[in-house]
Amino acid sequence: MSANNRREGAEVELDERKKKILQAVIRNYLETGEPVGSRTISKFTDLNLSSATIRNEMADLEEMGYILQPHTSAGRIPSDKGYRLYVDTMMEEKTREVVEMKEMLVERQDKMELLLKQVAKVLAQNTQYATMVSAPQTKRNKLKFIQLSRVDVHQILAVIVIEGNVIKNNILRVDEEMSDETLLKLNILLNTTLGGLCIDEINLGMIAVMKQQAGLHSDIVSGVIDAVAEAIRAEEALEIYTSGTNNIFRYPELADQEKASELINTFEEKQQLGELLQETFNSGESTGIQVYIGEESPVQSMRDCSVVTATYELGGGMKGTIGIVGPKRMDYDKVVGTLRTIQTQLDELYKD
Amino acid sequence: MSANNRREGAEVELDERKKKILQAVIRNYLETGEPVGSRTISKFTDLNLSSATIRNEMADLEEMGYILQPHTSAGRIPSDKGYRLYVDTMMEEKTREVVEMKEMLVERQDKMELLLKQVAKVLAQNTQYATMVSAPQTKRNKLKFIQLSRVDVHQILAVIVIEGNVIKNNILRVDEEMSDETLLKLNILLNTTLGGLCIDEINLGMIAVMKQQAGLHSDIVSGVIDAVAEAIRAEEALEIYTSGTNNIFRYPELADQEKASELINTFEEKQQLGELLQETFNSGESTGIQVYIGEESPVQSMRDCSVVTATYELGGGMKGTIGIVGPKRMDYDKVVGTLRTIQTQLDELYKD
DNA sequence: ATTAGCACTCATTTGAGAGGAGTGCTAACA
DNA sequence: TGTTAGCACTCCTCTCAAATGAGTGCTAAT
Repeated sequence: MSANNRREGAEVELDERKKKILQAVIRNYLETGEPVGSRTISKFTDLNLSSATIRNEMADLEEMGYILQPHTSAGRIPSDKGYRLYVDTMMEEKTREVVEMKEMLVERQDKMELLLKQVAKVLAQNTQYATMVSAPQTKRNKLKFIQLSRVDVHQILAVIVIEGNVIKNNILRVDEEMSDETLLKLNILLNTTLGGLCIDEINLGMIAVMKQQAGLHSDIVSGVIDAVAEAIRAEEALEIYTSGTNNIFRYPELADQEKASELINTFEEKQQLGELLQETFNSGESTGIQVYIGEESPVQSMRDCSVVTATYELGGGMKGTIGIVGPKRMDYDKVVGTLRTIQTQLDELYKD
Repeated sequence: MSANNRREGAEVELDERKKKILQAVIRNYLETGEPVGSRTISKFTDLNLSSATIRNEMADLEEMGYILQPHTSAGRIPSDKGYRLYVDTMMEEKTREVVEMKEMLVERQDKMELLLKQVAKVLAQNTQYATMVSAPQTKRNKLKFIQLSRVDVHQILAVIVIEGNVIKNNILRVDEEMSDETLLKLNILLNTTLGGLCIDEINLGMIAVMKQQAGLHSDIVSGVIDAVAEAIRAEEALEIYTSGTNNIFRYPELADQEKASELINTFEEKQQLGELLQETFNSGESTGIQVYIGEESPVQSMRDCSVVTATYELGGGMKGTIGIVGPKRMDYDKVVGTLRTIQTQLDELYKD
């Protein structure tokens, strides 16, 4: 099965020279966005090979699927497979540049929302790509405090504070009035039973137990308990902040009307972005930075894009995801470096 | 000063025939987006005039600034002034079409946010333009209820409920512990003093009075009072929901890269949209629907657009603004009709 | 194994020419 | 005096062919 013949297409491994050439093709294409020809490579590398030799090697690389030709008599551009190899094995993070640009200042904000908007914006400005940031998820956070209070005869306000000072509100409508005493008891009951638990630990069993303990007034009270439980579990529609969407116009391969329109729409609807970020989030790798090249991303409208995602942490178990969307020929080195920088920056900003 | 000579340019009023011709030019241009020529008008109208006559009239209209020629040997297109006249005096709302499309269903939602997103989306789908909806403003609403509660030793949660069930939260940090009793007193004090007042009625005088009444514990307590006051007044960054931004690609005059990019950016940043909607909001005219044509809009990136805005009301004095952005040759009749429809729909949905 | 040389391919640019829509003006008409 | 037919003119747009040039694949020589 294994092909010993060097001329045969299905080479198992790339020899050193081919790697260098592939790397040169990609580097060059990342910079210029133009198909790169054999002559360019011949001069660009330190291999001291003539363009003809390069041409032979490039023909091999094409056969192996690492690069491709938009048309005869054009240079080569990297294929998804080529990019993948580059990202996996040839990338050198540009720490210098990133440091130099570390004036990328994110300030600690009272309101989470402002912070995340700022992160999205700063990243977009620095990278010149489109960015998105998901708000931290609270499912695995602990319940800190619950408070029911009467707003008027038929309305009860439920405030739920979650670790990390995330607050959920809900106004519950009750048909029958509830005495101050009942309300107080209910408050205590809710806090003692549920306080300190993770959001996703709260289950039907506990609710049943609480209802039993509340006893007598079952009708109204149990209604309220149900409502509170629902309010707690209510999956808040994954909040996502975007910035620099219009950066896609910088890259001709994304800027034509149809593609741009689809992308813009994806960024406005946000729902698909949510799924993508969620995927990264669930993938577990905590410090991991993930790269989706072209079709690898589950989002249709991004088939000509690459997406680099990273998780961040704000202390107190508040974790969220960041994504950067650009053309496939994005500057992976820089983007990864930038994401690393912001990760540590956020980490330091909130370690207390 | 007044020119009696009919040949002179600065006509004071348009005679009936000119109006009809102008209207025909605009109608036609709205439909086709192509410059319209004299021959077309000659057939299109019931005036029974030859194209030559129409040409003369059109030359006059051009001289008066109602229409213009993209270049010699092209037909005419409406100028901003022309559109303005049309919108002010010649428009016929398309109630039929709007009714037919009244399946434009907006459902009552628990969360305001969902409702407004839905409104934006439905409008965008129906009109095929870009839409924006601002959340109702609470400045002039009354304070319904304030509740302070201790989250832990150094943190106090302030919940503020405003008429219309808008809720604001704030976590206040206190250096020194506060007794349950103090907290209770403070709650009562805040509610009796501020309850029922409009947000923008609350002033420094009241705060001073409260501090005095709170007496003794002045240090911590007055800090908390300040914080609460600030939380109440904190201008929430005018929330705006957009939809159908990518509709701009339907209109070639907006779809070129530079313009599209600017527009997209404006819609993403939202801040300028806020100013625009605010302007409408402040202009007072409550049922009023306002039209900004081209340069009339204060937003630079919309110089080739028209914007139609309307205020809506959700009951309980909750008022906000809706905006629809399209090309200057937008279907004003339909847009205005649609906005009217949604106004009444929202009104009915929330009258209780 | 490498390279020089050459024929060939094919996207892109350029310019000329044809076509056509629409105008402005003039002169004739009712 | 207002309206109209007729005509020359303008200028955008489309098409087509030719020129350009970047880059290739193949062959033969080193």
